[in-house]
Amino acid sequence: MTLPIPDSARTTLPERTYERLRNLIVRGRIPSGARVIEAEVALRFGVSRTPVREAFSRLIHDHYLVPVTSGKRTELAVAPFTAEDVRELWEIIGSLESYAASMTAILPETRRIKVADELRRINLELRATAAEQPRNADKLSELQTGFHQGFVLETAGPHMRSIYSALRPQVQRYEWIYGTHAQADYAPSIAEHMTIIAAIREGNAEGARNAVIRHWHEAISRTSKVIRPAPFASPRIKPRRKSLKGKT
Amino acid sequence: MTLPIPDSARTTLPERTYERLRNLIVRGRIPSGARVIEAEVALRFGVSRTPVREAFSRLIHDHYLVPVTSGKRTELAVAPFTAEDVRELWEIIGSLESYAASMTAILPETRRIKVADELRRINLELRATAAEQPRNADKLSELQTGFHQGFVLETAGPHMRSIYSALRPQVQRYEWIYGTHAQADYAPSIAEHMTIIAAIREGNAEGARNAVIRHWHEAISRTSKVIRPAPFASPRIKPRRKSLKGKT
DNA sequence: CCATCCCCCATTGCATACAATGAGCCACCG
DNA sequence: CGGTGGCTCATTGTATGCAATGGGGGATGG
Repeated sequence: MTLPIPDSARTTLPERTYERLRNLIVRGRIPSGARVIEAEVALRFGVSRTPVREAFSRLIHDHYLVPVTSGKRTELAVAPFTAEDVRELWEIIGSLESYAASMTAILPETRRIKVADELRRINLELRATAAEQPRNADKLSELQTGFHQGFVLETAGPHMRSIYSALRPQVQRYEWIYGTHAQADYAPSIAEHMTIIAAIREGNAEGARNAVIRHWHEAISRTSKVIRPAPFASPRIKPRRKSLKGKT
Repeated sequence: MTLPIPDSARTTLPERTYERLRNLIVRGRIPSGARVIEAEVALRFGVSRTPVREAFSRLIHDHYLVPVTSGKRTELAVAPFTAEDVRELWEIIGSLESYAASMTAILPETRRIKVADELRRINLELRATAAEQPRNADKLSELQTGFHQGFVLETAGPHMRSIYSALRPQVQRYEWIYGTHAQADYAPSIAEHMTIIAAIREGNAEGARNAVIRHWHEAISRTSKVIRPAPFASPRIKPRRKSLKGKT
């Protein structure tokens, strides 16, 4: 059952499976609330259940999947969108990013400028993409992730990297859904980005920290507005027979 | 091969395996640098390789185990102690805890007082335990963890909980090794704890935040001092035949 | 026509089997 | 006596097998 591709990557199969699945979830290809079944994914991805199981375990740990049934057997479903999640995630990522931003702002000037230029480029592309109709939610959420990674990963060590890269796509998932809403407005966010860029360029650590904190606080209210009040409050996940549908 | 204990827990086997292994690592029972082998652990724990493998995957993700061999086969060893790790981990946990402390400090008064009393109790027990000779590194590191969890988990949501509970034992591991050093001094740490307690009791959010940040910054230099300059810099992990030894 | 109960099977949890790989070791050669 | 090549086995990566469980649908009775 191995793919005819002789050596698809240097990364391990569970790792790739995790990322493929996470991508499908983040980009809404497997919708919030959908049940997810080991054997089904294994079949679709052309691997055995073993690596899928390992991927599931990480997805649960990172809160992309949630156990659903009350019984002792744990059925799995894609995590719902909730306003509490937004509040908590945004606060956590705000704490981490504000620290990272202040560290980036005290880098030597040449590097700071380079980072600032790159951030500016991404921010302009974000502005252009936000103006397109119809909106490209995939691209928008990726650019936003790119912007934030742009200054976080700059000074991150291994621990920060792994925490951040588990957390950031979770945020991206909300950004994706935000992008699918007609009333989504990107102007305030883009303006806040510019403040962050300016502080980093000037080497103003305290300013960068505060700009990032403010950005995330503003984002909480913007994002919460587009979360359905009672999100996917199906008291019970229905579909026993169907769940996955999209493509890779 | 299942243990005679009929129903050892409601948690899954991989989960329990993860925690057992993590405990052995945190408490130095499997020493830094030791190789760790699936089949061996499976045998010792009386389970198959499958749950062990899943546990390993999480331990790698959380940086308790590190891949060692350069080849494509990934051999695993217990992560070494390094000064860079201390710096990074302490900064991250400082960011998260300082936020948590400020949240705890704005709880309603009755709850704040309850938390403060509990923290005070733990801190006093810590002082007593630090005075014992010989020092009980297990108990010391557990009390320290208890103190910090005492205010973090008080206001933590699910995301904070899972990040924190993956991170905190990593710190505890360093605290354990700190406790085994003769020159370890707990007085400054205990004093800093008192400052934190006072701020929480008074409902002083900004004070709590700052006290926690200061505490972690002080802790960086204290802890770094007892890390061997070049920790376990064996250029290559030797033992091919032996690795685990301790007991559960 | 609707409620109830029971059986079947979808699905999970864990164990085992099998294939691939590369590290150490030994024999052989210079 | 030291280097080198190949063999072997320890160990990992992936697949498959097997038992347990409990949800849902259909048969049965009201």
